[in-house]
Amino acid sequence: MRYSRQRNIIKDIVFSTNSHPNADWVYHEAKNFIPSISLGTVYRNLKQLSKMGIIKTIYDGSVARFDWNTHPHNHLKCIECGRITDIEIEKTNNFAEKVLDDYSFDVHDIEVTFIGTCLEHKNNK
Amino acid sequence: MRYSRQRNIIKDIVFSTNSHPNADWVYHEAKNFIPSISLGTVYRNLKQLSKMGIIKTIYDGSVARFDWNTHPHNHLKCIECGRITDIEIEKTNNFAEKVLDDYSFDVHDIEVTFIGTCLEHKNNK
DNA sequence: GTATATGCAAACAATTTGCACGCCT
DNA sequence: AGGCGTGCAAATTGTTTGCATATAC
Repeated sequence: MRYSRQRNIIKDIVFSTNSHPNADWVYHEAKNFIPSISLGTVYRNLKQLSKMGIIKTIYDGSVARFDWNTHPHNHLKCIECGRITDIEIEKTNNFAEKVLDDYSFDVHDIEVTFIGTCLEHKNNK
Repeated sequence: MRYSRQRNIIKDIVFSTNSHPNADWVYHEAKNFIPSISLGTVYRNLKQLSKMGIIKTIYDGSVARFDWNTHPHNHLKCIECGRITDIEIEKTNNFAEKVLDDYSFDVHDIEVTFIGTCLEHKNNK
């Protein structure tokens, strides 16, 4: 993969936040650095970075979001604000064994999303 | 909610399969019963049935799929064939308690998707 | 120099919506 | 009769792609 300034900036933007941004947000941020950058370029590079395992694509309903954290971890999603927060669940791994035993299914990855209400929005009710 | 033949048929179709169909598949099935039915009607009714808790919407990447099983259960998704299979994980529930304690997050629902390779596709390699 | 990356715009896929008409209640 | 539901087509949204040009190496 050849160097490109736009890809480098896109990567830096994703690495700069914990907010699991979508392509459009990354695009607007990238414009601060390269005003002429196009949305197509952003999509192409996010996909490419994801394919190379440098970032990770997570799906939030029907929109793709991007996460610099490629290590196994899970997410809390607030139905009030839509915010997605990282969460560590130790020992998610013994699930994989159990699933292999019970279903003969080779688990490569587990996506867990907890859907509910975050502290802030519980209090604001 | 007023009765409609199209909604009734759409509901029956979703209830007739374990394959987690998308809107388009439901549309083509529904045409067998009401040839003049429109895709818009299918989308409207799937959404409505989902909102009323009669069926459940699950997201598979960027496409919505529909599940008659509204009880808490999880899914295996094969990266080879894309098939989504139901899976029972007993005691997923103590996650909810733990998350409440550690993150002050009220868990309403947990979506777990195991991504990997199913038996059939392990053998075919 | 050659292949990969870009910007732009058009194409796409999934889904939603406005409108005039039809059918439950 | 009144209003919700429908079919149709156009509109929207998120994403991908073809093409000519620009840039990395």
